[in-house]
Amino acid sequence: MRESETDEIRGLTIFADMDDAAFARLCRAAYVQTFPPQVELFAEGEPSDFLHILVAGQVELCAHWNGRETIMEIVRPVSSFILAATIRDAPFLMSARTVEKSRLVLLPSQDVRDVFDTDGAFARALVRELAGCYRGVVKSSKNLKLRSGIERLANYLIRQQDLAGGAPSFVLPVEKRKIAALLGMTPENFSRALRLLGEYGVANDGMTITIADRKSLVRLAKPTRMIDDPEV
Amino acid sequence: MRESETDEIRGLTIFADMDDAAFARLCRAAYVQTFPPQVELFAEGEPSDFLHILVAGQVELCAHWNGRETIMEIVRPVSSFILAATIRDAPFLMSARTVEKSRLVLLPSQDVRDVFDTDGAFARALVRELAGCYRGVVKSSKNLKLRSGIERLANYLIRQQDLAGGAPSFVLPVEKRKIAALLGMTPENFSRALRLLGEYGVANDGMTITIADRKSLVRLAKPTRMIDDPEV
DNA sequence: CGCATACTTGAAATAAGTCAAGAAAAGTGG
DNA sequence: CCACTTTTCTTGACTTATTTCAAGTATGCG
Repeated sequence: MRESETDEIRGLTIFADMDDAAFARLCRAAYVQTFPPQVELFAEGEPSDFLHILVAGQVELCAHWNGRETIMEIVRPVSSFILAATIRDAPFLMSARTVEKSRLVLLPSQDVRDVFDTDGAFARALVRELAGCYRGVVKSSKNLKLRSGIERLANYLIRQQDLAGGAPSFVLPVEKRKIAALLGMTPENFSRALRLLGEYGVANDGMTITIADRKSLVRLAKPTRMIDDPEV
Repeated sequence: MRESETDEIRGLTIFADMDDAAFARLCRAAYVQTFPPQVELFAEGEPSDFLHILVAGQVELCAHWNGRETIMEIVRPVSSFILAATIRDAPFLMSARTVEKSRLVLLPSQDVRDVFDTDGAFARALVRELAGCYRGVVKSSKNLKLRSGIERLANYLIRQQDLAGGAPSFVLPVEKRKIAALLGMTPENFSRALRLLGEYGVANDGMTITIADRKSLVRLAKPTRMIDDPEV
């Protein structure tokens, strides 16, 4: 990996405070690769030989059972994913597929575990990151168990509006069918739910959503820090 | 905490390989407490001042939103819980309540973080444990999104039979209503689903389940390592 | 024994999924 | 750039799954 490439990930919170030498050790056998859209990076059940870091593009993590498929998470840059599998040297619980053209840094899992043992700052950052991931899944699970489809959608839209800077109109980051799968609903059900949100001031033109009356939408969605705040 | 008490948790995987001095440091300000059944140990949103370890009894972790409640996990001894909140020094995402009379060891979160920084073996064990927790929630989330209620119940029963040693008859570890909440269904729906499983050789007398035809049940449940194996 | 609570069952309502078809959008190749 | 293909999105009609409400039964506890 060249220096221009290592720079792209040096700023990541998991590397921020670590020693230069330890970082260099991590990068030694790392490599960068660009993938076209719709490419499977790895599948559920395979050994987790590399910690993946998404530098550019978009990746979906999905899961399968009995012929059914669902999307567990959509990863956006710059962030690492499948950290837990790397740490436990366990098979992937999810498959990963590029949504668009994406650039990834791959760090050998063995190196990650080795450097964890030698660099305290990295160990601290890594366990913090993993704890954050854990809490993310717990929140997503609460979202699924405590809310109906339309409530999940309403909260999703509020979150996306915030991520997009808060303007009334914003563009959805991925296909609707993928958002539907992420929220645990069918595309048809998603489409109908979106139409029902018209009652709450949500308009929808292609991939563009306009929230005319955010207060009304919030009254329905009832977002809470304990589910919807990524900082908590 | 007395020595007889520290012995109860010394064998836990997260403490197994650590230094005696570091373990002593952890136990210095720790204390043991016994709680009656149905006591709330802490609530969602409170600061996580202690890492909790369940030594005896049973504890449920639940979550609330908009007047609804669900059970996220039922903790059985001996295991730690809410590790992620401790590590991030963040508020609890779940509430905890004793199901039966329970004995807990409470380790000050600050001490856990401090010892993490000084004892490499503890750091390693802790990050491994947390990664295991993460994977547990991912599996539970896959279970919820990919399976119907009756499929979740069928897999739950198979798992419980294994935990109970594999005999055809075994006793459910908690009230049915709690299992229902854990599986993301209503008590009524749970009751009906259990009756439907009669078609697959499952009989039900009070809290005792008898699986007459495990093969038939497995054909329905289709358990998979990537969801149902706690070792993976 | 009597009370409170959990469990079960039925009937009805609601939520969500399936199937099918048309409209819109995106991608392909000449 | 345009026809053509493919895929996504939407909508309607219908089926299935799940929840809710209500009542009765069983169970456990003081």
